[in-house]
Amino acid sequence: MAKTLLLEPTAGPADCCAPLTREPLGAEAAVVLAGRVKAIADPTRLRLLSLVAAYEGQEACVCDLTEPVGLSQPTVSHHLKILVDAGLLNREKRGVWSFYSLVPGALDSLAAVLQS
Amino acid sequence: MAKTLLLEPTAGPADCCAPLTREPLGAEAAVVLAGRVKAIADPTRLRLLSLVAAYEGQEACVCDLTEPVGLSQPTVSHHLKILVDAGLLNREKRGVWSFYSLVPGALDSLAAVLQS
DNA sequence: CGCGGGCATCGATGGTGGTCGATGAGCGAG
DNA sequence: CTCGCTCATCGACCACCATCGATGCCCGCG
Repeated sequence: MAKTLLLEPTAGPADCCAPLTREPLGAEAAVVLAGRVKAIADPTRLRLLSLVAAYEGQEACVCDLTEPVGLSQPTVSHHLKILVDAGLLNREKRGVWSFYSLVPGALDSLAAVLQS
Repeated sequence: MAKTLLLEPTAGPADCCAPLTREPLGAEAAVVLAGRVKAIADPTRLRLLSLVAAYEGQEACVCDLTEPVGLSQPTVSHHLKILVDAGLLNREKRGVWSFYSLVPGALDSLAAVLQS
């Protein structure tokens, strides 16, 4: 419960490791990379990323996302927190609402590690 | 236990869906894509992919992989089966040994879905 | 100042997944 | 044929996780 797995909020375009098929991945690097991949290894979170990206202005609040995914508000908030902690989403509080938007290049840098 | 999740052994380069950030991902498509991502959402499996790719001849048997990852032989076999079922690895039995090799383009097509 | 709405956190629960030892199937050497 | 080696499968155990209802926080409106 006390383990939140921060892993660099604004890591920038620079990624963690080589393209995976270059040299044997180290044990610790594998854990870090697996942590990032786990963040998108869930149907709900994939849909949330997709919904946010496709929304008008590329941002959406929780109330916009609850109904499309068909889950309760706490569950959606939980998944969004995971995506924010993984550095894939930005959270911006404006008034009563929390607006979520894609972190530019975050998915691309994750994809780059898998490519050869 | 009776659910093995086959998902097209030799799917070829053609993938399942659009680049994820194009349009809202459907519920079923999200489950399929998450299934593929789950296959690489584990430190051990990431290391196995990396080890196989870096091995001489781009192939390795189980006995070559057990010691580098520091896990028991059944566990390594278990992870390799998951990677084979996900279409990321090929298994070729030669005599007593099972040789595993990367499926060309499998990781790339998975990465392509994440990219914008 | 008090009320209402949007959202994050908490605690509990059911299901999933990683790991192991034990066992069985298959092949090759002697 | 028999033994030994490599590997896949099985059953069990433990940890983690997705989900929910309930609750608390915070902002804006009247």
